[in-house]
Amino acid sequence: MMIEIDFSSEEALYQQLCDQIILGIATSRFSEGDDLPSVRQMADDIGINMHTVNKAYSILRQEGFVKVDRRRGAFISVDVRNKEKALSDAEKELRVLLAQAVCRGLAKEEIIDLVNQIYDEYENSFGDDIQ
Amino acid sequence: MMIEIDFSSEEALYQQLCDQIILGIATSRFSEGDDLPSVRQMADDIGINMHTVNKAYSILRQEGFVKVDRRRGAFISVDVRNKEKALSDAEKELRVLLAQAVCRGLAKEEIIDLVNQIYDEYENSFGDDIQ
DNA sequence: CCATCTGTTATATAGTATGTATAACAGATG
DNA sequence: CATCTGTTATACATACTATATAACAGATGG
Repeated sequence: MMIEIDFSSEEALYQQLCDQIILGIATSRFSEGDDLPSVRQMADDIGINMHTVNKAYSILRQEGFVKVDRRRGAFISVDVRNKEKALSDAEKELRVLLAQAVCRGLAKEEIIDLVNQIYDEYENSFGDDIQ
Repeated sequence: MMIEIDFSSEEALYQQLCDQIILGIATSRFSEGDDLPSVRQMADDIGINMHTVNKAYSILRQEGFVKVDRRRGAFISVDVRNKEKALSDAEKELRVLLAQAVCRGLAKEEIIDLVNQIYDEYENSFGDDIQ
């Protein structure tokens, strides 16, 4: 499964878990339809509490990255509808991120290069299984 | 001063204040050398506690956006050294942001356009007073 | 000299968020 | 019916957030 949790990080455990799974989807370590471990199994695997995993799964379900079937458990199912919200969410986050970048003297080209590099990295592995 | 605080937001007040000031610097509503209101004045202006403002100013000082002179108080002074850290910080944040974008079906061009648009918006007003 | 302004620190308190723990429930499976 | 799912309830400890009152050191201007 290869979920990496940093217990010395200031970021909440459930947030780290959400991010790791989303990163896993983008890089196709998880593919559409893949089952996630049960909340109890995942909790055992990474050494945290079941409820912390449950919170992460609930958020991922709410944000459209997984679905839950009572017989199988949680599985990857990405909701690609509502692109407008996705874009406006991205814009709000980008505004703060880019403001810091501008202030710290990063050139637009440096950011564009970074975006291109990361996006290519993701797109080369992602999306073959999404309709 | 025009600091906009959303009291119904889930984001911490001190974090919103930091973001607003950084956004203000990027858009040149604040310029290099400008005095910020004293912690007590700012607290009164936006209706929050002095310590919450003090925490925001301390973080901004630690992250290299303001300096503090005991006789003047806090003023804008952007530290443009350590670009490597700035770039690696931006990369880490971008990786999560772009992973979400990829999963939600946003094309690379849509993100690139957004970055270009925001960056131009910032650069057109920022930086005339930084060495 | 002194009132007044700066940031800063020390405490205290209330409310919320985070993470853990134990337990139980409903639904599906074999 | 035992066993697996997600889910919910409850309780608890800890940390974070925000507020409040107070005080201190340093600088300023009358």
